[in-house]
Amino acid sequence: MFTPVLMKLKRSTALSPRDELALQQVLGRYKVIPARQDVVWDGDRPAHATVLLDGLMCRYTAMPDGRRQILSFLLPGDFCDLSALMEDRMDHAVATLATCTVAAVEHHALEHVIDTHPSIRHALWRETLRDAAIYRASLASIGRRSAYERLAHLFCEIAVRLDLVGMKRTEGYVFEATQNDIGDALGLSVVHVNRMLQQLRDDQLFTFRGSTFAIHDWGRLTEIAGFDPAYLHLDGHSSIPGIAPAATSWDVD
Amino acid sequence: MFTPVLMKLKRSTALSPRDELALQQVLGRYKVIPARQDVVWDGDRPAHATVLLDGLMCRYTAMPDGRRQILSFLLPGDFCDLSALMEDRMDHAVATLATCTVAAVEHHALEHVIDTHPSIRHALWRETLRDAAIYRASLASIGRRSAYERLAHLFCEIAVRLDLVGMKRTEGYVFEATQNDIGDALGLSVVHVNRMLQQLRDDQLFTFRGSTFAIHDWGRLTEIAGFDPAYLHLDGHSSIPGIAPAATSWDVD
DNA sequence: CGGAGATTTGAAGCCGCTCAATACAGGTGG
DNA sequence: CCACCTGTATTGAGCGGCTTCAAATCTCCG
Repeated sequence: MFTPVLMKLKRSTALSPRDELALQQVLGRYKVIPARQDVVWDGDRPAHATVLLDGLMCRYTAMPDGRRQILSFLLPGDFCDLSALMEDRMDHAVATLATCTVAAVEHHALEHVIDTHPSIRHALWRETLRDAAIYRASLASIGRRSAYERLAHLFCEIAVRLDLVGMKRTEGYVFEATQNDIGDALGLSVVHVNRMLQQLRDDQLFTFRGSTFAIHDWGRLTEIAGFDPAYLHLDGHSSIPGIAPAATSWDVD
Repeated sequence: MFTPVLMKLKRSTALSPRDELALQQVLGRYKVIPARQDVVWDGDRPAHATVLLDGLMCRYTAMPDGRRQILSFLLPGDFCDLSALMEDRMDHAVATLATCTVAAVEHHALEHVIDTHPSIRHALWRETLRDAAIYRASLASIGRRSAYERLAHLFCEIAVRLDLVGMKRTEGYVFEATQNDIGDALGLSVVHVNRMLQQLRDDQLFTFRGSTFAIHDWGRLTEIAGFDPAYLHLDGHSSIPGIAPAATSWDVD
């Protein structure tokens, strides 16, 4: 159940069996949350940290007039509100997009683990840094890329991140966001997202349909997207050959 | 010389005199760097951290075809490359926009201070979180706001951040970015930035001219921008009365 | 079978871009 | 001290990417 979290943390930081055990203990129990529901609110002062184990969530900010900006998608293994451990209040909200399984960790428990396990602290700090790197990548995308390119880039990123936690299926990747959600993430209207997705499909780059997508031409897709996975800092321990996440079907374990 | 750094860190975390001393010692010497020069490169593995003491810098990513996205502006007191302490390589570059004064800290020295001074570690972690919060705010701006609103928001943010480190002058704020830079930060063309700046001036909101700006109507500006400074987490110790950084000589009609 | 949400399609319009030229400012050398 | 030069700001005109509005089709599920 907690494998995605461990897989992800261990990629950036070597964890001893003792560290792993401490994490598993503190993660403890998990629960299921229905789709389309807020998990953390803007202005909140959470008393516990939430980790996504399965499903899809997003960080977002809502503007007074109803406009919504999705700041990032959260995949299995991601922390929803790690920042609240250090900062007083949340400055954005987090919501489920699909049915999700999450674990909660009381702040005081997590703080204790952090104080007694330096490598866990290191790993969590790196998590927050990786979040920032993802924001930077989105910023570059929204700021300087066309709608077509933005979509290409988003799907590259999601593919690599899903691979990272072993969530790739032979048929493709599960990504239960609506075209509306994607628009809100990329600063586009639903209508235009729809048209560009069709074009990407026609161009044989990838097909997104019914909350799953399959990539057809990884090389050309990354080129169009200007996708360089360096910002995801995959080079921890294990090896991702060059850029391609697809190519082989590396099964985990 | 190091006051901006201390001012900023102390706002988020209480530092003992011992902590302050340790920081001052490790910051040590400083130097001046001319404008428009790269300080940290994309792909770099810096051996030291750089702190901006005076001037203006930016983080940016350059796309293969020459497009540039400025990810954030760095003001006095900001760290250029704190993330490199934990992560192997930089995934973006940092450059000066104006003549800058910087201090450099060897990584091993900084790591030692971090290990022996928990509150400094805390303060630095919070710094990286604040960076992330600024990215999120930009993301919302670029993704969902009009050019006019984006400019309003940017100048709100810069004003507050400059206030925070005591860099406000009676005539206004020094902000030595060109309209081109601003365009690259907001995902706009120079031409359009120029036109919108004129409109903001005509609307009596603020005037940006010759690398300085003055805000004329803070209330209306924040409203148009949808600016809520919560994401800057100002509520550490000292006081910024409500929202207004200004409240000075500026005539509101 | 009906209904709600998601996707798709069409048409019209605007925000912001590109191209291009002019005005302006600061710094340099003669 | 002025002529020059380079980078920045400004203005105009035309165009296109993406939006908005609106309606039809599709999909899933109770």
